Amino acid sequence: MHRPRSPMPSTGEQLLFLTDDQLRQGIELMFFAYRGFTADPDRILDDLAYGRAHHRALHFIAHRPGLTVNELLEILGVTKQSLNRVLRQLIEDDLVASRVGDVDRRQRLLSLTEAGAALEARLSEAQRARMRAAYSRAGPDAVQGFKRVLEEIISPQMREKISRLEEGDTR
Amino acid sequence: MHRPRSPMPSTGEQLLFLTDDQLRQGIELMFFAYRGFTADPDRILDDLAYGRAHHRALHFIAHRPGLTVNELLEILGVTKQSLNRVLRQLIEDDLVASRVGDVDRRQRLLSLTEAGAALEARLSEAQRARMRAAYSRAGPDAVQGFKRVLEEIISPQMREKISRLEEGDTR
DNA sequence: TTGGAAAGTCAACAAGGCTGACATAAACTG
DNA sequence: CAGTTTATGTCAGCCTTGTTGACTTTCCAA
Repeated sequence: MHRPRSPMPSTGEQLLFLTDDQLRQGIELMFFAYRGFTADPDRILDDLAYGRAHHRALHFIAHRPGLTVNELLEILGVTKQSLNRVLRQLIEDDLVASRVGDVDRRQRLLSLTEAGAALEARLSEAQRARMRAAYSRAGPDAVQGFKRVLEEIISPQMREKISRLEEGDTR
Repeated sequence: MHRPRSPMPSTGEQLLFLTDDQLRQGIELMFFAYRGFTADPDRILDDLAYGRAHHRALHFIAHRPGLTVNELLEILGVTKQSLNRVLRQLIEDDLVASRVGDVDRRQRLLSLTEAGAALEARLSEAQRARMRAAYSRAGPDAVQGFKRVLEEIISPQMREKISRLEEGDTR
């Protein structure tokens, strides 16, 4: 079913989704959704001695085993001192393994231990469950739009950094 | 155009957007996008003596003038002690006005002063600019999907709370 | 062999969460 | 009217997670 082209001027009706009110709605949705997004893993972490920072580290180590401390630093966007505190705990608790780099022996290559993988899976599954439910209620087309807009919100420099890491580019 | 049924089990091909890998992509997008989402106002706040917590308070007071401390508490999902610290600064600095409720004189009705509205507008515009750019690059259909999925991610109790406040329902 | 990069560590600090305890005023209720 | 509940504010102390600055150790590469 095709609607006839609008009689409004070109900057009119098609751009109603760009009004300040529409933008404000999106902003508030981001705020509330991010809270929901982190709520389930946060509840699990509360019982253990860990916080959201530990979850983030576990998450990215899980899916990029062998990444260096520096790469993780760039992904997380925190200082090495801040990450170090979290990482030290995870290594002490035998959730993360740190081995000397084989090409560059200054580097530390991070990976999860069995226990680390188990905790990560538990946290991840809690988070995925909510996303899975949201995705299936919203449907594939909505999900595509969701991802499209999120990608556009990310800073270009960050997007570059991400794709560099995904390609395994070791510049 | 009908493709013949996939040789996969019935839950197969239509649900590819629900695979763990697709979900993980969405999760990482949420993480990176949220950072982009807050980056611009954060930069402005850095120069002033304020943080993200002040921005959030200003934002919700701006668009719901006359809301009570309790309502703001529920929206933000923090303790009154935490909010109070932020609110006290904003009131001292004459960015937020607090007047005694007319119906219930125990309540404090919050609103922005001229200076508060000016700062809020500055922060808000920085954030909207990024959202506006993302929206226009992604297009209206993507934006609709974006909002749809975000709504689904929010916890039902939170959704209820929000719509109660939007209706001005004073239960 | 030496300069510099990568990594780790220590110290000090700040923002912004939290809990618990308590005070005050106003509203509600029996 | 007395007693209770509600809304708000405040004090004190704690935790997590971020920051900067200074310094050391390791070790690659010119």
